Amino acid sequence: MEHTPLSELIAIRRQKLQALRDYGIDPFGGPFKTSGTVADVVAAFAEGSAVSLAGRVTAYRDMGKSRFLDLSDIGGRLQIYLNTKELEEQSAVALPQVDIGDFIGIEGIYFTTKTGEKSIRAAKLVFLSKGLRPLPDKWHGVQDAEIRYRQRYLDLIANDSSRTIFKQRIAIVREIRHFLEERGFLEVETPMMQAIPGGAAAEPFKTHHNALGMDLFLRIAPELYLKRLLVAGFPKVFELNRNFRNEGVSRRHNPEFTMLEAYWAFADFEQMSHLVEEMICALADHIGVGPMIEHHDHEGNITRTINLARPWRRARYRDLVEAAVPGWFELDLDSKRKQCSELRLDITHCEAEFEVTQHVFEKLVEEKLIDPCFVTHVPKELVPLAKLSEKDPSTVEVYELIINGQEISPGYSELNDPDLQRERLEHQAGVEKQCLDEDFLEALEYGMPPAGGIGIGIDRLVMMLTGAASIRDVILFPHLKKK
RNA sequence: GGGUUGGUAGCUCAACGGUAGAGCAGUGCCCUUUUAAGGCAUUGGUUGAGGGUUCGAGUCCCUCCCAACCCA
Repeated sequence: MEHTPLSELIAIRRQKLQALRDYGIDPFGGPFKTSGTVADVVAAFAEGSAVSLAGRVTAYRDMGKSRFLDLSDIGGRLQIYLNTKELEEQSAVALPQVDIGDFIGIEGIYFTTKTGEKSIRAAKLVFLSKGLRPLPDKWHGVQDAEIRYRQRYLDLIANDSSRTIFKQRIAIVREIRHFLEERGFLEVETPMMQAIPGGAAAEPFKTHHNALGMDLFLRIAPELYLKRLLVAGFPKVFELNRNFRNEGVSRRHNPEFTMLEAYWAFADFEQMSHLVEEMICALADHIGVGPMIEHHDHEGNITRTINLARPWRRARYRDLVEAAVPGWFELDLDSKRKQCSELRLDITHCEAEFEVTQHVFEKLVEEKLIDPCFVTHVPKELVPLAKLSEKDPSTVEVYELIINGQEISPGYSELNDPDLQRERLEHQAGVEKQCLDEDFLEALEYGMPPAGGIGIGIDRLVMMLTGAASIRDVILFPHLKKK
C-alpha cells in the first residue's frame, strides 16, 4: 500500500479550494463573530442556547449523515456535531471540502452527546481559511526536533506539551510584571542598541547606524541604563526584555535571551534576595507547580525534584568550594591548576587564580545545587559593579541564586561610589572584562542612591519551573543554523 | 571546534548488503451520537546531498549539510 506524496496532498486540497470558489464560497473568509475563544465557549456551556465559535479543525469523524469534528485554538478544544440535514444549504455544500487544518466558523447551539461530551450542534459552517498543507500526525504529534524548532507553529498545533510550556511561560512573565508593579516597581525601556556594551562581560553583536555613521552594539545587559534611572530619581525600576550575546548555542544558551533586571533604591542585596525568593515561590504557585517541582523524562519518570520550600539555603562561596575540594584554598596557583587537570576541568594558562576557582565552583558546586541556594561572599573580582563587603573586602555584597544546577539570579548591593566604580572597572582582573562607559561614570558622579539590584534569566527560570530540558523548549523561535 | 547518535512517505516509525514496508493522514464506497470512531477498497518514496566499493547499497567507505546529546 502506497502513500500519497505531498504534492498530491496539496493538489487535492487546492481542488477543494477551487470547488469552494466554484460554489461562490470564499475559502479565506471574512470577519466572523464568535462567542469567544474555545476556552470561553467551553466555560460558557449552556444546553440549548445559541453559540458561535471559530477555530482550526484538528480532528474529523465522519459517520455518514452525521459528522463530528474538533475545533481548536491554542487554549482548548471543543467538539462540533454536524448533521447534513440540519445544515443550511451553503454549509452543507461546504462541509465535504473541510480538511483537518482548516479554519472554520460554526454557528449552532450547545448540546450534549449521548456519550456525555459537551458539544455544539451546528446549523451553519463558514470557511475562514482553507489549509493547503497536511498537518502532522494527530496522535504522535511532531517528534522531529528540527520541525519543532524551525516550524514552531506545527509544534504548537500538534503537541500539547509544547502548548503547555509556552502558556506557562506567558503566565510567568505576566505574573512577574504583576508582582513587581504591585510592589511599586515601574517598568521602563532602555536602549537595545548601545555605543558601549556595558553591564556584563560578554561578546556583543555589532551593527552599524548609517545616518549617524557609527557602530553600535546590541546590548548584553540593560544595567548601566537602569542605574542612570536611579540617578534620575526612580526609586524602584525594572526592565524585562531581551539581551544579546554573541556566543555559541547550546542546551542552555540562545544568542538572544530574556532578562529581568530590577533596582530598588536604598535597599541592599539581602532585601533583594528576599524579594526574589518570594517572587519565584509566587510564580511556582501561580502556574500550579510548587513547592515541589518534578522534572520528567520522555517516559514520564521523575528525573529531578526541586524543593522550593522556604526559607532557602544560604551558603558562602568559599565554604561551598572548600566542601567540594577540601584544602583548595591552601593550594598555590600551580597546585590549583594541577588539581583542575586531575578533576578534568579544562583551564587556560592565562586565567587568574579567582577564575580557576570559579571553574571549580561551576563544575563541582553549581551543577550539583538543585534546590535553591543563595551563594554569598562571592569574590570581588567576579563582580565589578557591586559594593565590597565591609567585613571582608575580598568579597562583595552579592548573592548568586542557584537552582536546578544553573545560576538563575544574581543580586547585588550596587556600587554607587563613582571613584571606586571607576577604579574597579579600570583594574578588572582576568580574561573577561567589562567595557568602561565614561558617560555612566559621569552619571554616578551626580549621585546614585545605594540600591539593591537583581537580574533573573527568564529562560532558565522557565526551564526550572516547567521542567524543560533545553532552552529551545522555552523560546518560541530559537536560533538554529540556516538549512 | 572535538566526540557520539540520528536524518527513510505529509507525520510517527520498520526494513541480515538481495523486489523499500506499517500505522495515522489522503482518496473512493458504507454507516444519523463518534471521539486515536469503525468496515471494505485504494494511493507515482530523488531513503538529507554528492562521490566510492559491489553483480547488487536505505544498509559498507569517504566528503559535505542539518539536528540532538556530551565535551571544550
